Amino acid sequence: MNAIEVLAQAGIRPTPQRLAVAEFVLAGRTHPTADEVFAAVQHTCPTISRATVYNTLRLLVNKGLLREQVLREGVTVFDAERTAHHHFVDEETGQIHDVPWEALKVYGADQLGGFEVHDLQVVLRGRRRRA
Amino acid sequence: MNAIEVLAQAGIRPTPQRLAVAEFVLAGRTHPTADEVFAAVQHTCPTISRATVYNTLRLLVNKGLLREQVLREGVTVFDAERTAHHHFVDEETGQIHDVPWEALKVYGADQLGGFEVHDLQVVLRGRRRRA
DNA sequence: TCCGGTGTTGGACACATTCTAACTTTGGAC
DNA sequence: GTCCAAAGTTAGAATGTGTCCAACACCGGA
Repeated sequence: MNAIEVLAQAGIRPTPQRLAVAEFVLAGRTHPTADEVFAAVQHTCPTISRATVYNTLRLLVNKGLLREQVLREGVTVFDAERTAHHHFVDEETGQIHDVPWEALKVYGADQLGGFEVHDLQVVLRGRRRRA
Repeated sequence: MNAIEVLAQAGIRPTPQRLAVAEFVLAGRTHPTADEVFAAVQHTCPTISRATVYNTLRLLVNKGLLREQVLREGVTVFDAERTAHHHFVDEETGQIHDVPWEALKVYGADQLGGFEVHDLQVVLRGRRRRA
């Protein structure tokens, strides 16, 4: 399914600007910031403005095509992986890696009196070992 | 142990500004942002500058008296609880609550090939039920 | 008392993000 | 095709968080 179809299916009018953003952000396995998206999209759509990138990213988040993650200091990153998973943050490079949901088991979240949990993830920080 | 002793023991010269910051930030069970600390400390120390608040908070973090947490969008919050624990973020109010380490069990983090985990926490998001 | 080091200050700066007001494009209605 | 209103886009201004910097204040020791 290409980007046009994805947007249309979500009820988003597929303008060239939105397509450029969606193609970049839904394709890769990265966790880009809004500014990284802006920089990348300028190659294919040089007149696009920052505001449109922010607007489009928010739109994609609201329609559930993208998730917003608070993982790096000072910036918001976006995650195209929509199924539940955990995150590993490399403390040296700031890079964020997805950790499959099945790789970790969390017990006890349903027994927290007073808290209605909508979302849960394990955030790991450390160093990525060289291969 | 009062704030003067705490700072002295950490090898920090206890100036009035640092005491004001330390007294506020080490006392409460809140997770304040730097700006909230600044606002609060101005009541007891009206001439303090933003720079000193940031400098002092960083100093306290470096000396291990405080932890920096990336939990809210766009801002860094500080946490006086130094032992390992998890966090619950209220999606409506943005308030952050500590979840005791023993309340949740996480398995599998030591079997992640390629990742050397230094720190781990579960981040829960949802709504706090009224009591 | 003088001096060097440490700490503080306020303002300038940098960056991420949102807002605004004007402009462009689109999809009908005629 | 022409017109219009709605939707989308744009550049730049504004806001908010955090850092940097140069000048000043304070303290302890010679």
